[in-house]
Amino acid sequence: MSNDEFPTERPAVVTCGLPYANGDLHVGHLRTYVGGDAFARALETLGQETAYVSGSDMHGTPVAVNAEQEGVDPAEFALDWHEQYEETFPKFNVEFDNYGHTHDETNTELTQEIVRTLDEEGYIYEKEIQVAYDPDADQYLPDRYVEGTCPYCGEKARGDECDEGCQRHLEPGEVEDPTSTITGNPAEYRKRPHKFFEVSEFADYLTEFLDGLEGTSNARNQPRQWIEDGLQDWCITRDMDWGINYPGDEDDTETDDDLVLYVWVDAPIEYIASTKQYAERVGTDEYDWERVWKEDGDIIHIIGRDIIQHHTIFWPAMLEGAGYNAPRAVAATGFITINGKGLSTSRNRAIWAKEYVDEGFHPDLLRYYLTTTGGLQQDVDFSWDAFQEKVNGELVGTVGNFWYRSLLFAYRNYEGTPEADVSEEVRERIEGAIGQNRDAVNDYDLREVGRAATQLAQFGNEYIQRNEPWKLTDEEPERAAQVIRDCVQIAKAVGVLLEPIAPDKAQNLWEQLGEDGSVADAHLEETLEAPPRNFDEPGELFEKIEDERVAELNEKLEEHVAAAGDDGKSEADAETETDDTDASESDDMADEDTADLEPLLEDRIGFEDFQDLDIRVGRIETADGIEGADDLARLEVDIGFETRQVVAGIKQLHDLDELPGTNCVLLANMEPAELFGVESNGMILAAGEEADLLTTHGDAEIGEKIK
RNA sequence: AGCGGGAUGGGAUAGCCAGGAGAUUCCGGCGGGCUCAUAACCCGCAGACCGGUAGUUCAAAUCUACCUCCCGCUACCA
Repeated sequence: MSNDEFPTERPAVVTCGLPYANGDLHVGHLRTYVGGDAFARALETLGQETAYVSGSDMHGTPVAVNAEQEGVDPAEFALDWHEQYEETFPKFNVEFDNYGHTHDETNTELTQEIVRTLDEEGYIYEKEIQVAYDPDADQYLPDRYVEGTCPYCGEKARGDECDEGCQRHLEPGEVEDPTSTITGNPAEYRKRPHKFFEVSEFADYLTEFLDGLEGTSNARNQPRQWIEDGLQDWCITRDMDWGINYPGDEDDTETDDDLVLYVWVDAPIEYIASTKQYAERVGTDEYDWERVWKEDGDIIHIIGRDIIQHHTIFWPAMLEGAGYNAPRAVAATGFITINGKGLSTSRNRAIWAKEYVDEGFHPDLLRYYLTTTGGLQQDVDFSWDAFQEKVNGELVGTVGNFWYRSLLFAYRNYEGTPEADVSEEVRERIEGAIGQNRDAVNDYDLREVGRAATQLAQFGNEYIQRNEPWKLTDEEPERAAQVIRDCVQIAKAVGVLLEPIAPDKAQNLWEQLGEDGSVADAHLEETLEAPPRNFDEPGELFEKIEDERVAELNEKLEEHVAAAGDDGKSEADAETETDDTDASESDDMADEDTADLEPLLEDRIGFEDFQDLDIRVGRIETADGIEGADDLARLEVDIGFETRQVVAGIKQLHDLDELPGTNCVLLANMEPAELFGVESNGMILAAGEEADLLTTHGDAEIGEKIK
């Protein structure tokens, strides 16, 4: 690793965390991919040789589970999403040099090769561990196929992490009281040999690695804590079919013995595989992937902050162990909030990629918003109001206006670039912007990259105002030509500097100036070279967003958040997990009538299943809100035999004072759960989003069973 | 509860990591200018005791400790 400034003499690769092939892309994803794209473009503008790669993450249990639910093959399921992503990114001018996926041949081979190397180097050992097994389904239960109790905090947890409690990553076999998510039955633990990667061996190496790591500070600091707490060896195999086979285990025909690599092993290797695919396509003379990954290239990872651990602990350890080059930088982006509240796919509180495209907005507007609204590491709020303000104020008012007035003036009076030299003042100002841009790139600061451009445009506006060329054309034509010459140069410079963020708009300007080729290929020095002598009449490059439009958009957003409500899903997992239903929800979110109602379930259940539900008439004795929770109330409900404490999400929807004395309907044999530290022993039935409380019509006795 | 981020003029933000003239930019407000330009653009004014307390220091928004309050992720499923 080296701390030479960009541009370096070496090839660089910029990668983005792989999107998990399991759901629609939204503005939160886009932030990372636009960020990576803009950064890669900015490096190229500096003159840095750069490849920008990523790919879809196809493996893992969520894909397997969701594919199974839909009754399709996991490969088919994941590939569908993969293709959708491939089509979506270009719509946002996110142009990967290569976009592959983890299930392709390149990645499969490379993954096995790297694991084999790690094995040969002695970093992998086999150990028997207890693996959850479902006797009914006759299969082992990796990761999210199993639920249970967290051994550290006692909360309910998934097989791979304590998602509700302490957030710890759980290794296979750690979860207590395992139950199968396939059948719901208790699972048993069986001994199985699994492979472990000796991450613990790399503690010293990783500490040193982090000292030199560039990027955002959270990526550097967060893992230090983990290292201090002591690194655990990492179980890198799983008992399932879907995934890349453990090397040497390929020919296994016995279904019982399927051992595939854990998804987090092959996922980052896709960075290398994708780079390799790119190099093979353009020729290794053009781009030497092996130099980048095995020798001295500059490797830059752009990721979401939720996967810092994988990129600063597991991944560099794997690279080091397998004899590969270490990353130079890990830049972890913050999250996106919507109107100040957390983005939630399950509640449809999101701006979907497709939705933005359908609204007909130019991609560069969103790119500008996402890259310049907050620092890379900061969480950024998205609202249509702020979007409008930024577009109208900065892009239309400052940049677009300056471009248009300069070129139009130049066209009308000189039919292009006036014949004069750029003034000393303007030359220096542009050089200042170049420096600002270079520093910004070296700080991984995209917002500052944007500011270098917009502030230069602002200077242009000041400059033209101050010199009033419209007053000079008659009296001092030479002076007027000089001023406009300067403005045209500034306009061009702004275009080159803005290209990483608004590539399409910059290209439009480029063409208006009569330049050949692509502005994307222009380096910073171009900012000081004269545009062609003649160009045509320019047009306006940015349009204002009207207030009515914003009002409409706000309304739509509110509607679809309300339509999704809280009901649609019970396992409301964030981001990628259970997005299968979200996909359809977002498609018809604007529909009227029955769109608001949950569709009827196709599956019928038998009477016996119904008998399993012990539903009782109860009477609410007390009701009070739970502090810190928006909706939850703690109720005490008399069900004849006893009084149960129940937590219900009805706090805001009912006047709690009126509830005591009311009859209610309670599912008595519901598994107890703890919500906000309060135990809930049963479940109150209520209808819909408004949680309209179910009660009895007549004089049913307290404790009577509902049949 | 765990982890992370934040608290700076009316709103939104920069600065803090490498302490030093009472502090950035954008929006908004007020006043003025210009008319080449998408009622754009330019200039000026008002407005902040930089969350609280205690330290370190000649000097703190910037470092340390404690506190309060926000926000995000996961749980507000019932």
